[in-house]
Amino acid sequence: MRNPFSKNKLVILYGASLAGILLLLKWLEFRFVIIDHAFEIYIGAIALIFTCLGIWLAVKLTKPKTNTVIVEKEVYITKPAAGIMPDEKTLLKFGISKREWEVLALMSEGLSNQEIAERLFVSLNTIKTHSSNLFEKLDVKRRTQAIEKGKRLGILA
Amino acid sequence: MRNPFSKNKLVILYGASLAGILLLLKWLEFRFVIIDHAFEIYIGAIALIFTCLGIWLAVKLTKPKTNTVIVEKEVYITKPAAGIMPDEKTLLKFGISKREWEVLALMSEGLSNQEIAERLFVSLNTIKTHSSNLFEKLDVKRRTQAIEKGKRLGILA
DNA sequence: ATGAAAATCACCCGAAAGTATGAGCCCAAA
DNA sequence: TTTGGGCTCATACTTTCGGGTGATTTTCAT
Repeated sequence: MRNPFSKNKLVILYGASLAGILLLLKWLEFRFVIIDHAFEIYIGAIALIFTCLGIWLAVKLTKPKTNTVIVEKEVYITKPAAGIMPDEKTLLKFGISKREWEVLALMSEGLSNQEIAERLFVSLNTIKTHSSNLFEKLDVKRRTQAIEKGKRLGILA
Repeated sequence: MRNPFSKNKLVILYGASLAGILLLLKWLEFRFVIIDHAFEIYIGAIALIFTCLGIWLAVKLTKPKTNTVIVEKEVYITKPAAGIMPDEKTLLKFGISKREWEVLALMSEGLSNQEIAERLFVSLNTIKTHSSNLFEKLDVKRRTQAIEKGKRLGILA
């Protein structure tokens, strides 16, 4: 991904929690060791805690899960063209960033801001910011105008 | 979700494994209890095992979310046909009226509903009605989708 | 390492878009 | 003449867009 650090953070956090919990439990050991069956309770607690920890870890690490449920019928294809390549020069000329172009591209496919946000794994507000900046750079007022201009400029399929 | 049973199965399985592992560990307890620091190792093992268990559980429970079903049908290839003339057949097929097509065409140029209304000398509400009907006929939810579909269908330049 | 650009997110608010429903007018076909 | 479709318009309501502002975090090049 583009943020190896956040993963490291998770690992570090995991290690820290592990150490912390072990310490806590070690401490608890001296307090409840006198209770009958304390050992079993102890083990159970650890099992529970670490099971939860595992679940949490898994969820965190597999977050960018692609839940693609596509159910559609008629598909219309205009051209086999693999026109995913934007016109670099034009993008530079207008100062349009990669992310902004991605947003524009998804806009041109008719997605709402919310849908674009989900597609790109960012928040709705972020998409709004990107689109605002994009509109300013393209000197347009609406997404439909942006799409129209984008096509004319050759930065959209 | 739609399969509460498989979840119950998993829960039961989880409980069973938990019990089993506890038994195993209890048994191991008698074997290695003599070793120094056996307790810490013991705890560590449990932590590790249950962390893995948690991860496994989480993965199992969240896995059946990615079912990709792609169904493609009829493929329409639009002709670079010139112009202003809409594809009559397609319009008929979708039951799109002349007025609705005009609205769609102006939409695709990036005009707002208000601007379209002024251009066609009708009220804003009329344009809204037209566009709503149009969206229903095209089976879309937004003007951007309508534009996109219109182009694919060859009823837009 | 440090500073600029990019990317991220939040909150507010007004404008535009879209939905739902009902209604009147005109015209052509049944 | 009745009926249906297209066109017009309205009111009321919800949702989405877009502008403005400010902030933090990443990224990247110097």
